[in-house]
Amino acid sequence: MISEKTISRLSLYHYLLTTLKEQEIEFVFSRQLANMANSTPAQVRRDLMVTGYEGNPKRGYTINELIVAIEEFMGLKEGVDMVLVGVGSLGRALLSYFYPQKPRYNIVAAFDKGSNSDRVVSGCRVYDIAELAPVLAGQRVTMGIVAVPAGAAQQVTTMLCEAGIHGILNFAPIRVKVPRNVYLENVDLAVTIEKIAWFANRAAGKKE
Amino acid sequence: MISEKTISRLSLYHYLLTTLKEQEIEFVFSRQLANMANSTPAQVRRDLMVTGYEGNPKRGYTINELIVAIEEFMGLKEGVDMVLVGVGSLGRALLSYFYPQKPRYNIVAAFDKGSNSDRVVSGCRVYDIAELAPVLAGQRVTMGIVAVPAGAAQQVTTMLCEAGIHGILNFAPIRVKVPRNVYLENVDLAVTIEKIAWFANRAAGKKE
DNA sequence: TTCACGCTGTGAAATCTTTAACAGCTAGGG
DNA sequence: CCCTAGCTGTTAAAGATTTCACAGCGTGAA
Ligand SMILES: NC(=O)c1ccc[n+]([C@@H]2O[C@H](COP(=O)([O-])OP(=O)(O)OC[C@H]3O[C@@H](n4cnc5c(N)ncnc54)[C@H](O)[C@@H]3O)[C@@H](O)[C@H]2O)c1
Ligand SMILES: NC(=O)c1ccc[n+]([C@@H]2O[C@H](COP(=O)([O-])OP(=O)(O)OC[C@H]3O[C@@H](n4cnc5c(N)ncnc54)[C@H](O)[C@@H]3O)[C@@H](O)[C@H]2O)c1
Repeated sequence: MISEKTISRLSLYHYLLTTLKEQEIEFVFSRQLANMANSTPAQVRRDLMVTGYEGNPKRGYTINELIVAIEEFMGLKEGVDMVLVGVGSLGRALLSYFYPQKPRYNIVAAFDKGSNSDRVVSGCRVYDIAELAPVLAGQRVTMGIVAVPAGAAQQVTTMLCEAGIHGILNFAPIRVKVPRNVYLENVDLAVTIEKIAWFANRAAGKKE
Repeated sequence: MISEKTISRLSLYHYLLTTLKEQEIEFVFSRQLANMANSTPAQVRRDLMVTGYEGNPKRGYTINELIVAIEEFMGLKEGVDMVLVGVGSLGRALLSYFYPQKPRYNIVAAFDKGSNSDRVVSGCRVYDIAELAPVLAGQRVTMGIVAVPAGAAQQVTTMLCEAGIHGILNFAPIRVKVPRNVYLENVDLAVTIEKIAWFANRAAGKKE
């Protein structure tokens, strides 16, 4: 079985490899990738095993080939189509982030309610939330981003699931319920901050 | 040893307990907390062990007392003071998120460069990045949020560390280096999205 | 007062993840 | 052509986290 952590790290390696490629570097060793990823060489090699790609003991990994291997393994060739629900301050930041610089990640439609809808924000059409099902019916979108207030999050999540979405990225600070055939990831800023605050207090004790 | 995951979950329980308290509920069982947290009763009980607080076999946990126990354990009583570097679209969303609704989390100062500085955004003064050290010298801030482009992230992270910060929340898509006495957490949206996309494809196969 | 139920706290087992160790290989130098 | 250094792939060990399972307790009912 392949773990969430391995998948996350593969995604990171993929990104790191593309930056190396931009610098016209051809080969890389596991120790170098580990260094860039704040990880260890053994971890990198173990992660890369799942892709089936094999490096060369003398040169390391051929960057071009490894990029392709990771893309094939993770299905990154086609890019990711997404919808966004909630075009408030966070939603707008996300829209401006993805458009137009990140062509691999495509927000194909956004939804809000009332007078916040029926507009175009950062190149993306904003529909009324009531149109979610009809608009999605025409698309082959796998992922939805939830950026509405906590009180509305469960409702829009359920709507997304019923519309055939299979992955949810939830920014609202509650733990929404999804059917078992939907993958859910919460990005909870309050939790993240309290965690950092806790470890920061501890880290402050260590030397250097 | 107490793990990162336990700390994250305690933070979540704390939040969930405050919402129960608002509903004037007095007691809660581990199974109910688990349900709200998308977790298991055994996990909840094990997590709560570290606080030293003990529930009652018949009533469960007394919400008021458990909230206090978690706050004492995690040092949440005083709130968290932070600084933000990078007041672009993400930085502005963060400022509007924390001010004024989240009094526990306080962005005491923000920094940007050139003409983006010397303003007030969402109630927060934005200084020029060059003033980071002098402004921080007067404060007792433990955490810094990095929301600048990837190319500037290492530089501002190093500045924060040298100014005495012990926790970094990095939104830029690179893995910055920090001294060992600084706790680092990366929130990497591209990685998160690719992970969800991968598991969404798999989840789509499962039934129900 | 006693009993039964269903919860908590926790040691032990199971599972998952990382790290260590090393055989085997490959390019380059002699 | 053979040897060496230093890498990779992979198995095994170690370490971390979650789950199981159950003794023990507190309450409400009889
Ligand atoms: N702003 C941030 O930096 C930030 C950071 C972390 C988490 N969050 C979380 O993200 C969510 C959104 O935050 P925000 O700051 O953008 O809030 P916001 O109030 O600026 O925006 C919320 C948007 O959701 C829309 N909305 C409300 N109910 C809806 C519904 N039923 N259907 C469709 N749209 C609906 C509103 O019209 C509004 O445009 C919140 O849950 C917040 O806690 C925000
Ligand atoms: N916008 C989003 O939703 C989003 C989401 C995830 C991650 N990110 C990441 O967060 C970071 C910021 O994103 P953004 O969309 O806000 O970018 P942005 O371009 O809107 O803002 C970046 C800000 O940083 C400032 N800056 C640049 N160099 C600086 C320096 N040396 N010192 C101080 N300030 C400096 C710029 O003046 C600008 O105001 C990026 O790394 C991006 O990849 C953004």
